[in-house]
This record gives sequence, structure tokens and C-alpha cells, in this order.
Amino acid sequence: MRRVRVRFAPSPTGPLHMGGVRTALYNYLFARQAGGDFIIRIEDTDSNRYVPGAEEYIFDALEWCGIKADEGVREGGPHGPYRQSERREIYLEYALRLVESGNAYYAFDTPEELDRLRHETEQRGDTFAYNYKVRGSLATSLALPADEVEKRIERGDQWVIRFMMPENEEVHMHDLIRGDVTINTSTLDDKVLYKSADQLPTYHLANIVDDHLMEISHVIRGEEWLPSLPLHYLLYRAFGWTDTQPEFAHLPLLLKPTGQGKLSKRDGDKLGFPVFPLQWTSPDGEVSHGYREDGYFPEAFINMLALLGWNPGTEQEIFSMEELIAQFSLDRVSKSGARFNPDKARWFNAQYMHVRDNDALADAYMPLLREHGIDIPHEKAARIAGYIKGRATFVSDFWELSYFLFKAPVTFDQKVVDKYWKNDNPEHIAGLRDVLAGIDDFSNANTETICHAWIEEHGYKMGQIMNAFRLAIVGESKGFSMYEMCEVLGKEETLRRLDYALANIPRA
RNA sequence: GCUCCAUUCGUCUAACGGUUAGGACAGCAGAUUCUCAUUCUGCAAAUACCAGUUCGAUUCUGGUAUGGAGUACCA
Repeated sequence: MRRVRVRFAPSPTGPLHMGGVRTALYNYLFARQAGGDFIIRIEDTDSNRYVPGAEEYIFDALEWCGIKADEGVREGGPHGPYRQSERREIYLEYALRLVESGNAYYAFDTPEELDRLRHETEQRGDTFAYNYKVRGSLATSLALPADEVEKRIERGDQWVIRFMMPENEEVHMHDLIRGDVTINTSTLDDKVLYKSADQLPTYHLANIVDDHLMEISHVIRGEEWLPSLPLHYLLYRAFGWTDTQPEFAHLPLLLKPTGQGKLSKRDGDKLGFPVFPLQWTSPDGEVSHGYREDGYFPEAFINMLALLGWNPGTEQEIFSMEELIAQFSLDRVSKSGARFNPDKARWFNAQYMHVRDNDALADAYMPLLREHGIDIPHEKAARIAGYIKGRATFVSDFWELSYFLFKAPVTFDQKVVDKYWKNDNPEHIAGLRDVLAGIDDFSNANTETICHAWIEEHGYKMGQIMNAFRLAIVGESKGFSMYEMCEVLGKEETLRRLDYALANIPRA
């Protein structure tokens, strides 16, 4: 059995979006589970579409997600370089090899000529395909005399090398997710493999050559590549590499939450959720949201993504990366596209929030407080975080859930006053104040025990007392457990607020 | 247009010939609670359609419809 080696091969044409992250994740899980290698290769063979910063973004995003490569641009490795632009001298040789073996040929048509041809064909109501029907009559090394071909190359005419797609042949392919797929080569065209203009291969050639050289055992990629699979099969055959040809698995696409089509950058902006793992500022200054900046935990993001197109067959929904590695399997990947659901993404984050370590939360909470001019010790921030995390989805919710701890009320919500600051309630709160004044241990367990005993002893109504108490301390109908809040506030501040409320709230 | 792929509650999905078609998110109702949340319980909600194979089809086959992808000297 061959060593499992998989690769994630993005193009640095922009930020990696969540569909790309999922592809990387599945590759990573597959490799880890098999004890194999996960490789990151940068496919930058399109000199026109290079976007500055995109490559760094891809690495940073995967790192944030906890997806670590064994080999790659940053990691190095025995099969480098891992950036195709640095491997350019490799590809021509292979393209030429295909010409020599009769599997490819030179074509001298200019892009303009091809456009014209395409246009003319469409005028006649046909679709233009560069294939067995036309290659004998266009400016190709198949139609031109050998010396003419040589002359054109020598004098520097631009050329491309095209794959010679066989006519009317059934190609039988196998996909790990979809099963057997058959296609007739007559429906395919002669793809460009190499272009002299920038001395770079196109995706198809570079991809096959590198996967071969890097000893890739499984290609796990997006469904958009399925139509290219026959070409890739035929390339492996033309090179004589069928015995080491990788197995293929084409993943279903991620679709828009609403409407039609696959998930795009625009959807996020429009529907208010990130489509990118990290915030991205495009070269022209446009900023796109990122999961990280929007407050998602990488674990929650990964968990959500893992289940978008894959399921374990059990009812487990919360998975650590280790659990995913242990349980992932390609044959439980679904075949159809998955519509992304932002609500579920938030739900996942809330699940992780509820069990998040208080100290870790305090680290994120303290800067938030400082933005509001509040500085508290880490220990206190952690304690508050522990009390409020159960009602939060994001750390950014923490302010709304706790601001009243730092700002004593000066006015009181009239509706609550009308409801609870009436009858004997103010007197009862005054009594409660005295009870609290006599307590030294302000831990929530202690104040709760004592106050509840007092309330019961006097036969007061719990709801009446507690709501009036809340009004006095918070000023409105907000907050978490009264006793937890008092614990955070401390005895002095609690009494101060009670005294202020007793003196300033007019009886309803 | 052509080629390929797909199609179970609104959404993500389970059921790999025999189930009252299960779970989760969202929705609704109720319970718990010192507010609001959380949590818990419950309700509602689906096999695209038409044939065929079979004792029996969500499951297999064919067609139709719908959706998706591809159709570049982009990946």
C-alpha cells in the first residue's frame, strides 16, 4: 500500500474562502488519519491573476484553523520548491515529451484569431471547440510543414502546446465519492498545456506533473474539477504514469444560503456573514469580513465546516480536530452541494463558548473592556466571563452582558419601577440591604443562602424581592444571577447601589 | 446549446430493498428560572415527478423536471 500523500493546491488569486478551507480540511483530516503527509502547493501559473498578499493570507488562514502542513512553501520539504512559479523550468520538458510522443502539438493561433473563430462559429449557430475536427486545418504543427513550424518557433512567434484529445474514445474514471464516471473524448477539446508567452504551464499540465513528482496518492478537490478529470486521466496515460496515478475524490460545492449558485464573496457582504476565515483587505482597499475578526473560535469554524458535506453517521455534532481525524471518511462525504447556513455557524460558536476556558475568555474580554475605559484584573475578568459565557455567542456580546457591573445606574427603568417598586417592596429591599450589610463573605453561594433564608423567613415573594433587587442594582431588567453580580460588585459597591436606589427611586 | 454531476423536512443531513422516514439548526408551544438568556420537553415540517424491476422501493433502472459545475493561452 502506497504512502498517503495529499495536497491542497490553491491559487493566490485572492483570499481563500471557506469552501477552500473545507477542501484543505478534508485533505488534512484524510492525511492525518492515514498517518500520511499533507502538502501545500501554490499554483501560481497565471501571471495575470496574481494578487499581492493572497499567498500569505492562505497560509495565515490555515494556521488560524489549526491545519498544519507537513510540506509546503513555509515548511519546506524534499519535493520542493512548492510554488509552481519556482518550478517553471520543469514543465516545458514534460510538455515537449508529450509532443514527441504524439500526444500534444504546437499551435500558433493568437488569442485574437481564436476569439474571431469562436465568434464566427457561434454566428453559424455552432459551438467552437478546439478539437480533432479543426486542429488539422489551423496553424498547428499537425497541419504545417515541419520546417515551417521550426521557422515560426525560431523567429519567436508565440505558440502554445495543446493536448491532442483522442476522437471518440470512452474514458472510464473512478471517483471515491461519486463512483464510476464515463465520458466520451469527442465532447472534450484540446486543452492548452503550455504557453510560450509567459513560459508557464497551464493548470492541467502543472498539476499532473507536480502531483506525479510529489508522489501524491489522493487528489481531493472541489467538484468544479470533475469535468477536467478525463483530461487528467489521459495525461497520466500519455506520460505512462497510470500505475502511480492518484485516486480522485471530488467534493460537493458550498452553495449560497439563499438564491442560486455557489457561495461567493458578495453573499457575505449582502447577508452579513463572513465567507473568509480572516478579514481581507483587497489591493483596492475593500475590506471583507473574516470569521476570526467576527469573533468565531477556529474550533467552531472548523467543526461547522467539517459537517458541511460530511457526517459521521452518528448523532454527534461537536468534534475536536482529533475526533474529526479519527472519524473522517471520504465515503461519508455527500454528493450534492451544501447550502451554507449562518445560523448554524453561530450555534456552533455558542456551543464552544459555553465550555470555553474562563482564562482564555478573559484574555479577549479585557481588551474589550479597555475600549470602554475599564481596566480590571485578569482574575476578575475570568470570573465574570464564567458567569456570562452561557448567554453569549461571541466575546463581543460580553459588553452588553456586563456593562452594568462597571456603571452604576443613575436612572431606573420606569416600567420596572411601576411593576416592582411598589407596596412594601422598597421597605423589603431596605431590609435586604441590612441583611447584606451584615455579611462578610460575599461569595454568591453564601449571599444566596442567607438572603433566601431571610426571604423565606419573612414569607416574602421571591419574584417580587429579586426583581426589585435587580432594579436597584442594575437599573433595569437585565443581567445575570443577582448573587453572582453582587459577588463581582463586592459588598461595598452593592450596598452603595442599594442606598442610592432606596434614596432615589420614587415609589410607584 | 453541449458535457458531466446531483436531487429526503425552510437549511445541514441519517436511513446503504422492509423504520410510525431519525437527528441538528431555524420556527412555534410549554416547563424551569430573580430579568434576559441558557437548559429541558413537546409540536410542526421531507423522500421532485412519471414509468419499470421487486412480495416490497427514499434506496435499483430509465425518462422528465429542477439545481449545480464545466465548456479560456483561469485556476
